[in-house]
Order: sequence, then structure tokens, then C-alpha cells
Amino acid sequence: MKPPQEVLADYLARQNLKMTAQRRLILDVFLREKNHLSAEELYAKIKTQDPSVGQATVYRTLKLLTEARLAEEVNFADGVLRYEPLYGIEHHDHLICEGCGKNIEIMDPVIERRQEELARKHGFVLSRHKMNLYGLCEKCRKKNKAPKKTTPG
Amino acid sequence: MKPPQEVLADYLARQNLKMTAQRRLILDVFLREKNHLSAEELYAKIKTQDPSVGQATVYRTLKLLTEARLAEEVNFADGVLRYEPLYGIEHHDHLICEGCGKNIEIMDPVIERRQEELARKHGFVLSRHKMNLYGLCEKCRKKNKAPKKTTPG
DNA sequence: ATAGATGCAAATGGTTTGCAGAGCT
DNA sequence: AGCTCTGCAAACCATTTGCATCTAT
Repeated sequence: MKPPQEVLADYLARQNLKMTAQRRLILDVFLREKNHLSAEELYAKIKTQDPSVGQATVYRTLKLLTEARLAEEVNFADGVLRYEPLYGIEHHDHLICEGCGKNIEIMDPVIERRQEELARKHGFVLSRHKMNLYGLCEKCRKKNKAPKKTTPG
Repeated sequence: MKPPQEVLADYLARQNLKMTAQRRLILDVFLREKNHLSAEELYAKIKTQDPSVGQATVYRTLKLLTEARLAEEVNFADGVLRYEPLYGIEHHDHLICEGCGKNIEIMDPVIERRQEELARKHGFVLSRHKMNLYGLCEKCRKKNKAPKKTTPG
């Protein structure tokens, strides 16, 4: 499998775009992350490595990485677009705790297969899907079970 | 089953909020829609009925309807938040054509069950989920199969 | 009477864009 | 050399908020 830098280089070449120091840096920092970063968060990390990089470049490069299939947009419904590395990563979905924000990556072949079948039944051919499951994790359920404190005293 | 107006009235009462002409109107117009409207789109429709209603009120009321479980936010990843009526409507997911934007409501018990199992395995109890399948519908696949036109003449 | 609702307009905040200068190829 | 990139700041645009006024309860 081609290293991600090469994937990007190839994509850029194919599109007649150019490889730059910024793009290399952004890709590097981005891939090092295991969390789902927003553009702003990534921008902050980038700045610690090279304060001269502009925020617009981070936004633009994330779009580029998405097109190059090195990143994927994920939307946790909190108004901010996040990105997750896609390089060498198996497809997965998300199980999100509404209490603490914890986020577990899940993947179920049965669901995947049914999705395809379902789509086919409607004449669709799928290119991708997003599935987010929202609920409460064990810890947060226990936390909430505790009796509500009235103002003490 | 309680009529939606009553559902809203009950919710408002429970929260010590008030029923107003605007809220009634917005609920009415909203429920009459079968499409997934953005706040702006709903605002436009509302204005034809009563031009005096402010846009902020539409935004605020949609949030209210969501809390009252009469509406549900849906996010098709195009930067705009849409709402769909939830009153008396079975839960369903979405199959979206990336070619023409067509949107089919789907629901599969097998997937629903697996989701619960999957969540339980991780110690979660689910409150809700969103699943969007993206692909191309039959028409759009045929359209795209046609050889690319070069500038004619 | 009074807490809450409304409309307006201004503010917000994530994201995009125009532009002049810099950098790849 | 020429087309693309970059950083900056301004622009965008959906959504939210402050406030004076109005209204349901």
C-alpha cells in the first residue's frame, strides 16, 4: 500500500495541483491524530509546529485531503465539521455518548450488508454512508441515576 | 394519540412556556410539509401566511418543536440544518442520491436490532441514531453513463 | 401583574473567498 | 514563466442573541 504522502502526491499530480511544505505538514500532523479534529483544532496544532501557516490553508487542505480520500468528514451534529484520517483505516461508524462525548468506533458486517441490500432494492448503488448511534455509556448512566441533589443546607 | 397541537401545548405547559399565535402557525405550516425544510425555507412559507412573523421566531420555534419531539433535526451534510415532522411518523433513515438530491425514507428492522445489540455490547443504551446512505439512484447512474460531451461544434 | 415571547437588527462563529505576493514544476 | 498556493483580512451565511415591546396566563 502506498504511503499517505504518496497518495496525496499522486492525487495532486493527477489534478495538476502542487505539493507544498504546508500540505505536507498538515497531512503529517493530521495523520498523527487519532481523534476527530475540527479544522480549528487542527489549525491550533499546526501553529505549534509552524506559526506561519494560515488558517485558510488548513481549511483548504482538509478539503483536499477529503477529495484525495485521505480524510473523511464526520458530523456529530454539534455544528462543527470534524475530520478523521482515512488512510489505511477500515470503514467504521460511531457510537457517541451524549453524556460525556465519548466516541467509540464500531463496524458491523451484518449492518453493512443490509445497507447494500436496502439500497439495491431502491435502485441505488451506494458510495458511502454515515451511521451515528447516540446514547449513554455505562458511566454516564450511573452518574445520572444518582438522586438529584437539592441545594444542600 | 394526542393531536400535535396538544402535544405542543402539553410540552409548553410542562415547561411553563406559553402558547402563542406564532407557535401555532409555525407548527401548522411545518406539519403540512412532507419535505425536509430548513429554517429559512420554513420561514419563507410562514411569511406568505403572516409576513409579520420574524425569522428568529421560526428558528426558536423549530428548536422548541424538536424538544417537544414534534420535529427532528436532520443533517444532510450540506451545511444547512433541516427539520422533519416527527408527529405520528415512524422512525426511519435516509437514502440520498448524490446526483439529484432525491431522498428516500428507509427503515430496516434487522439494522435497528443490530444497532441495539452493538450498543449494548459496548455498555451503551441508545436514545437515537442517524443513518444516511449516500449513492446514486437509477436515473442518475444512467445519466452519468452517457459519454461525456465535448463542446459541440 | 409578570414571566415569557416577539421582531428587529446586530452579533456570532465556522467556513469561504479575493487578492497580492510567493512557490512549484 | 506560468499557473498554483499562501496568508491575510474581509466576506459569507446560517444561526443566535440583546433589547425594548408586547402578550398569554
